[in-house]
Amino acid sequence: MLPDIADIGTDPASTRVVVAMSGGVDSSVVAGVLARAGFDVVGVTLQLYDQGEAAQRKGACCAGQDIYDARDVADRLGIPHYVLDYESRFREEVIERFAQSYASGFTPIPCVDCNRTVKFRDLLATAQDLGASVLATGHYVASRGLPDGRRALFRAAEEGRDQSYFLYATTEAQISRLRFPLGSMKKSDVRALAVELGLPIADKPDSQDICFVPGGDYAEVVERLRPEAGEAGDIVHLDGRTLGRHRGVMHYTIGQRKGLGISTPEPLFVVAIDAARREVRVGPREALAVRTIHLSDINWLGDMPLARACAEGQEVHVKVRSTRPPTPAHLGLSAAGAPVVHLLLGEEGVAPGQACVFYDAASGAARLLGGGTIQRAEGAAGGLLRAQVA
RNA sequence: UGGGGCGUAGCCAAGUGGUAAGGCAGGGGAUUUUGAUUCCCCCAUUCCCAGGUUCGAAUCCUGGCGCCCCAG
Repeated sequence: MLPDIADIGTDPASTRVVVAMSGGVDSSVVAGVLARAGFDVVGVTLQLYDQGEAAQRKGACCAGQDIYDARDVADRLGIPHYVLDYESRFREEVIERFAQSYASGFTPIPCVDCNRTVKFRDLLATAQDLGASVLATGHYVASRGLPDGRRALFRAAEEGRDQSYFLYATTEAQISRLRFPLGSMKKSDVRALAVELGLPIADKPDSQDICFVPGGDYAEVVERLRPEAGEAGDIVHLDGRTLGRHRGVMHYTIGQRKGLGISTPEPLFVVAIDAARREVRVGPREALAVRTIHLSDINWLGDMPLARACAEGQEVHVKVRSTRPPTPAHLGLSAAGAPVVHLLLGEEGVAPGQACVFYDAASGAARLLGGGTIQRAEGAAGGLLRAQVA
């Protein structure tokens, strides 16, 4: 399968495309194939955080060595390359929010915040300033035109690599000016292309973990910004017993089993986090079951208006985490008239702060219909937790 | 200091003469562009201590020590 670049422009030579280059294999290949096809490619790399800390680390992006890698690739391709200092806005929009979220007992997804602000708002605007018609990235997601002329995003061909979950907050206006050439490709083919293009980073490891947390110790970052998130508190069972102490709410998320340090006949899972009381509540696995999810900050990409989709109970398939297949659900309205998602089969480990992402199908190249930030989740009968407390 | 019970890993616990189950906790790895989950591996040369019986003892015997309960 080849990169999907057919709909970027009919006259490559006069079509300027900005490619967001992280220094990794994927975005490098995007730049490479576009340059080879004759487009007027401008490579841009964002410097997002202190490069000192992450300079030598494999698998990070957007700092230190990765910036040099991006520059090497651009040189190799013979395209202009700019490094933009986005450190301060990344700190405000992504890192600060990340810490604030944990301090509030939520579990943030920094990648979503980064995409919706730094990348697809700010960088996209910069791309326009540079005279580019579109911004291309190495994300594994498919972008295609709809019959009515709009564009929409679809899950990537290689399901295991699909990144649509992290892109749910991308607006229709942004989508119209974004291109994701790798959505139909397999990673192995991308790497082969990297070799074919003679790119120096062809065998660079995939990135993982949070990019601005080099050692994987995100708690250290949170505690530096929000010391209260690291204050110890009680671990309380749903039945009311206080079972132990925890090291700060930032160390926990809903559904977490490890790290509680409490020995009981059956494993315990974190079922709630009360940041105001510094309390981590735990219970049996059954207490993790969720049927209804309340969302905020919904980005809706469906065809009919969101209000109507909710009123009509539109059927969707949703992902509550990036690594699980979409599960059947339908939209609805809460008693207060706010949008909610009703899961047909239920899910476990649904943490406030995480994303609930909508699709129009369970598998295949399902279309992304948007999503929202999880604010609250209710159990099967809505009264499951209460019953176990009593 | 009469009677009864118990002492096995950090916690719980099986094992009553044949060479130390299991769960929880903990550690390591795999998976993962968030946090988790999940999966795999590791985790008592030794059964409160000291003697004894036996080819062989966590298991039987004797004596200590320590806990618990009931009676005083």
